Amino acid sequence: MTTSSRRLRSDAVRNRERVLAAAEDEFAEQGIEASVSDIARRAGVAKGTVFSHFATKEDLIVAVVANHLAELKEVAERLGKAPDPGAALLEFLTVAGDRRRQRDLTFLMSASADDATVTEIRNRLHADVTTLVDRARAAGAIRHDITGTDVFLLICAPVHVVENLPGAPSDLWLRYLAIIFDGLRPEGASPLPRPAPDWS
Amino acid sequence: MTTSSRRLRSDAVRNRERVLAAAEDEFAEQGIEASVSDIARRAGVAKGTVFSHFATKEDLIVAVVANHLAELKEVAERLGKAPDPGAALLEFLTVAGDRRRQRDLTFLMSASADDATVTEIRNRLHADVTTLVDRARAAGAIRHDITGTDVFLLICAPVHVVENLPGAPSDLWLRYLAIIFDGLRPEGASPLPRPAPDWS
Amino acid sequence: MTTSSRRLRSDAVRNRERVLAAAEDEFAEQGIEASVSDIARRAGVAKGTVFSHFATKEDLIVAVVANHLAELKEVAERLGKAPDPGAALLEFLTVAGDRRRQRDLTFLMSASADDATVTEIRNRLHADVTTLVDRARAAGAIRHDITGTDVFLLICAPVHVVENLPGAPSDLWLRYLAIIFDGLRPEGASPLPRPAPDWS
Amino acid sequence: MTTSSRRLRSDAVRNRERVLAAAEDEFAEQGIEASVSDIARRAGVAKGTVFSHFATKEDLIVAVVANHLAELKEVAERLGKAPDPGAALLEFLTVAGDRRRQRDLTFLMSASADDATVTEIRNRLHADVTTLVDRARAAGAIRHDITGTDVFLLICAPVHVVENLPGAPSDLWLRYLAIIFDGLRPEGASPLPRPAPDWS
DNA sequence: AATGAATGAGTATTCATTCAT
DNA sequence: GATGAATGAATACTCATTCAT
Repeated sequence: MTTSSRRLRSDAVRNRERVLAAAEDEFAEQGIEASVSDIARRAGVAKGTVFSHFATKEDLIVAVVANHLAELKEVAERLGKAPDPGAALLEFLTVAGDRRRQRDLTFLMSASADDATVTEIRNRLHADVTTLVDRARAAGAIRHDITGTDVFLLICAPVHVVENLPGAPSDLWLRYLAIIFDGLRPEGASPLPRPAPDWS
Repeated sequence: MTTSSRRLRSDAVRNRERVLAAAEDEFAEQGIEASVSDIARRAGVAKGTVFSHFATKEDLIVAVVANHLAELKEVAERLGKAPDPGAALLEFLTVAGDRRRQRDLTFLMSASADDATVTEIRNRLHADVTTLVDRARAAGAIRHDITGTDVFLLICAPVHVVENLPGAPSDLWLRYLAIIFDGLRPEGASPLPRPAPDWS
Repeated sequence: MTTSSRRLRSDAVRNRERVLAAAEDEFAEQGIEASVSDIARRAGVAKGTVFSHFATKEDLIVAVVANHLAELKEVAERLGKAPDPGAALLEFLTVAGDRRRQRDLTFLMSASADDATVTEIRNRLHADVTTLVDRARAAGAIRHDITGTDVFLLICAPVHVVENLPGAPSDLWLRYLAIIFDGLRPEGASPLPRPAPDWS
Repeated sequence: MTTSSRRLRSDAVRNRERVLAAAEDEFAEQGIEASVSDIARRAGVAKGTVFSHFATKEDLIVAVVANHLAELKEVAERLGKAPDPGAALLEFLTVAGDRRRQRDLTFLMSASADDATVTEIRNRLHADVTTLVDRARAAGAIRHDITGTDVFLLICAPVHVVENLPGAPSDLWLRYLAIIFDGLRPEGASPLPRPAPDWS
């Protein structure tokens, strides 16, 4: 019994993960209109199984987003201990941008913005990014008036820029990361017209 | 006869414009999934009337997008003759960003990207932006390796940034425009890792 | 006034006929689902004009059918005086079949079966066909137990047969007219299992 | 498990058949414009259920037609082994005519003519009819120049004839079958003006 | 009498969600 | 827990008909 229930449980966990992975792929390819049927087919399970793990499509979206943010948080956490703070910040933005480029899931954010789980992991990511920024600022790598929230908000910008150019080389976004990062540097910084926003 | 046919036509034109305006609002609020029924209700006409002016939902999207791009093009054209090229470029980005902030219709772009009308007006806008950028570069207001296409792609970035922060002050985006514009300035420019993209 | 009202009236008559002709063509090509808009376009008039002549689509169908039957009636009437009654009957079936082949409007019959005008012209056609049959019978060209109603009902059969063979030669139906007409001949006639129907 | 999945499947099969039967009835009564909603209501299922069994209305039409042709093919096949070839052919035409009389689905044929399944079953039916005809011809029951294709095309003619007489006795069509069959007999056959068509 | 813009009921089809097995 | 058949609300689009001009 214990053995068989373990079996069942581990099978279930496996299915859950398959569904999550399939959902990520499907959403990235089809956008938010990706259908639960297609996700189930891609995961190799029945439609009902998807709903037994995620009560609604929105719950599934939340899980995908949380997953995504958690991965990013790990990266930020690790880089928070790197020796060169300026290089660490740039690397974080590079890794985050690359993930974003591989799978655009931003449209899922708004659908999951109100969820408690997502909010919590977002806050934890924000905290780690703030650490990266504080260290970079202290090291003189970025201007003094840039906050963690600023950088947190800027994460997706470089990739978003190139999405308006269909057929662009896949790494073109690095050009815009460089431009934007230059805007964060202390050299030649002009005063900013609005104060940094609060993170509430 | 002339009078009455003019009357008729002007009423029809009025309805057409009401539908267009309602579509803009509805798309901005609901995204691309805004239904034609809702648009019709908002415009105060019957569903059939929408289709008598725009044969398909896609045609309606194209009209909305073309409208928007045309307005932007007019702004760019006008600023192309302004005395201070650097200030003109910044003002263009300010005006364009503000429009974008009031109504986010970017998701309509991809749905209408293949349309001939949209492509043409996009190309004309691109040409005018390129003029602005060329003049700003010649005046030393921006770095030498920035092209019109670069700026064209960057137009929406500052507003996109703040969309990840619900409840942000409505003009917070100006902060990020300043940061990004600083990245375009010649002072303290670091070499860009990728060449500027072609506009095809 | 008299002159101008005459003008108007004759223009109206002309429009009416254009609409009728366009409706015949359009129905023959598209079937009963042919739209009033398409008929109007084909006639070169506005949709409203069609409805000012024929209050409903059904009225238009009735007019087309009545027209068709009237033409057929004229043929039958003329052949009722021909010298060779057997040849006259065969010729009637040939002419009628040919019309039917050029424009299949049978599907309109059921939509107009209850109409008084159609019923009347149908009855008149039936009477003329009966004359043709009576004379042919008297001349020994067809079997004694065949009635006018029998032949009236058989008119469309030969063409209907070939409609199940797409790509058939356009005159293949004559083969089946010959076969069916052979069935009407006195030679080798077997007794018929059911009495001839009444025409009510 | 086996039992429960069988149960499930058998319920589904039952629904599928209900839908098919309802579609047959509804199409026979309303013509090809019969709506899927009405079919669903008649079958006692929800609209979505119809589409879960038949992805499109056309698929449903194909299934109805294929069903019908398959039934007819079985009859032809069985009669191909009957002792009296002439009587067998007449019986086939009688059975086929009777089915046709009960439900006129000919208009569905053209809507499904391009379908591979329908084409195949049609060809098989054609082959069986050809066998019937060949045997009848060899037995001297029909004229030598009549082919299987001729008879295949003539199947619906007798019933079609009486459809122009609303309120006709339900077996009146047998009269016209007798007449047409007489036309196929060797006695008093006149030469046919066109060659028999190919079956391609 | 002619016009054509407006109407709104009707059509096929999709899809998240439920539930009996 | 897994299945997939059934559901029905929602969507884009069509078209006969009306009516102000």
